[in-house]
Amino acid sequence: MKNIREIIADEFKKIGLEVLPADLDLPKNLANGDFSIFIKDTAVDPLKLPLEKISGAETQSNEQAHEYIQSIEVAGRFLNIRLSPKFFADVLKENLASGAAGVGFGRNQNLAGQKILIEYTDPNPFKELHIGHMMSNTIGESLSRIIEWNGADIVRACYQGDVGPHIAKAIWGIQKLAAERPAEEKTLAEKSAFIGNSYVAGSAAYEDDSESKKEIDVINKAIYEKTDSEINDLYTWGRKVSLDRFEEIYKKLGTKFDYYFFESETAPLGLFIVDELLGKGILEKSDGAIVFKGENYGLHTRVFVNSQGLPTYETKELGLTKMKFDRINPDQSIVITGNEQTDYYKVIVKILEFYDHRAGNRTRHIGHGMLRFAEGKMSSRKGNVVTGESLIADVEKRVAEKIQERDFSAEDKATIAEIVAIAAIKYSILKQAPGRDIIFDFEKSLSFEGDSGPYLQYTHARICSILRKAEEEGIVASVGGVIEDSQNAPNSASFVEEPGELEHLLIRMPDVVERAQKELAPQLIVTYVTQLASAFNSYYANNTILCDDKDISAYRVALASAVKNALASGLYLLGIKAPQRM
RNA sequence: GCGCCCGUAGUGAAAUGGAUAUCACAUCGGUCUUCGGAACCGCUGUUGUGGGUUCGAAUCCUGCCGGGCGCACCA
Repeated sequence: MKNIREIIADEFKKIGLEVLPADLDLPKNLANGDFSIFIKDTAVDPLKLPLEKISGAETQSNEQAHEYIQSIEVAGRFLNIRLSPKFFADVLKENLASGAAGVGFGRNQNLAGQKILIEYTDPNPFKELHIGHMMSNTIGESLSRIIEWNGADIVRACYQGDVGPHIAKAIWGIQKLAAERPAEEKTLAEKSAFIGNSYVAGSAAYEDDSESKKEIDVINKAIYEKTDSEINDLYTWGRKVSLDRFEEIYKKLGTKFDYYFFESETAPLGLFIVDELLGKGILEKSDGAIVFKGENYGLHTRVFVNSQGLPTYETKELGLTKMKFDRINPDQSIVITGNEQTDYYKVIVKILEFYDHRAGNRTRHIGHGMLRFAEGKMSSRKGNVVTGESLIADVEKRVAEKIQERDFSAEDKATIAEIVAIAAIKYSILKQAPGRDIIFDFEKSLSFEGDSGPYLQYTHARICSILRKAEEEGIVASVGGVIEDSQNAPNSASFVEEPGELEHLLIRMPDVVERAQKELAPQLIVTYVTQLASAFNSYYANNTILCDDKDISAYRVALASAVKNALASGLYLLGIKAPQRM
């Protein structure tokens, strides 16, 4: 089916009004039609436009009536366009034919042929994955899926700090707390929690006790030089435990990375680049360090190699970028991190423009907000962080309480608790623009009611239940509820029921998917899907879907099925699973 | 001090420069013999503040007030 925006724009062109497909607005209020145009050109009098030539509304015969444009109203300088029953029927048919299990409604091919690399989550081995990483993961995964649905090939990457002072602190802690170390047969969760605690202990000791600080500095050097076999063994063990544990969590969250990058690989490459940039005079020596004087460009000065000759994160970033472009060569490279790194990335992009113009132009940073608690700021060094897994576990517990009376097996209950908990968490992250902070209140932020992930899942499960019953009763979904009215209006059609709010909302999904990609805005999907679910629940309360009239029932089943597909598609784009039962 | 970001009902949020600023929670009231009540219906209540640009501003510019983040050897 041709894009409806282009169809409408073409029709307006025929009557001499230049309209770009993108000029068509989706009115906030459905009462103002399916699309609207504001006539900016004051030389054009909307009342004098021969609109009837498009809609055929005022001609004697309906020969000229457009198959998809029902009517065009003039309201001030707005033109409000209503689409025809045939259009709604065709979109419903398209929806019902969309991908496997109904997931795929709203996809387009706008970015076909493009390869887009997206780096997110980025936790560090030897530290626990905390809520900040979950935010990055949730936003990154959702954006990945949204971009994929606009036709691009997505390459998911995760960058992890497997070298640096934090590891020396953790290893120092592991040695001191050796008595508490879980046996090898214990779970990864227990072992990684132990390593996390060791890091907290080491980090505290580093700040509070000068003797411990010296010991940790020695360990740090030993890690770099690989001179101590005991430390080497602890490093290998701890790195593997952390990475394996992260993998378990990614699986739970629904992310599968294509590439993993490590600081241990990027540092040497970065140093090589620093040398080159130093030779070109882009970087310079200052107080024994190698720096970039960002002030010349309205940016900050950043250190690339410290006065001890060790590479900083900046240098590693240059190495990382080179690896990304050498190995993957993306058309666009997106990095998602916390907002606090926004200025830092401006410096990196500026340097990339000097080093590799292509990489500089194609690299884009997206900052996400912080999760703040009413109680105060969290810090992984102090150990007052909420880890990703403890948050998931707490929410799962609450879901489990809610479903304990249900007639599900223990195994099903556990699965449901997990997917509902993750839905609640992800929804609360994605419902707002990515850059904004979330003031997190455990009781309030993770609602299961209204405006929430579980509300969407519930609506989906409820429709699935209706569809199961429809199947038992032998009711087959049919948009054939649309009767071609060949006698009175050859190009028209009439519904068994007039298209209502649900139909009007359903046809917007492709637009929402497109805009969410252009603006990198998952919250647009959230708002849309919530509105759709709400409209369905309202419809459900007022209409019996499995009713006595065969034609009406068949149509309502088709409509419910289409809503289910749209919900499942929207939830997929948010990285949330859509259960059949819950 | 300099730079960047933010300020929308009691609370948390949404809104491509467009129409009567939307949604949820909370409050108060109602629905409940049919398909799943994690539901539905109704009530109350909002663009920090002063200017400016525009036919039109929550949105763009600007002064002030309030908050967050960043500003050389952490990542």
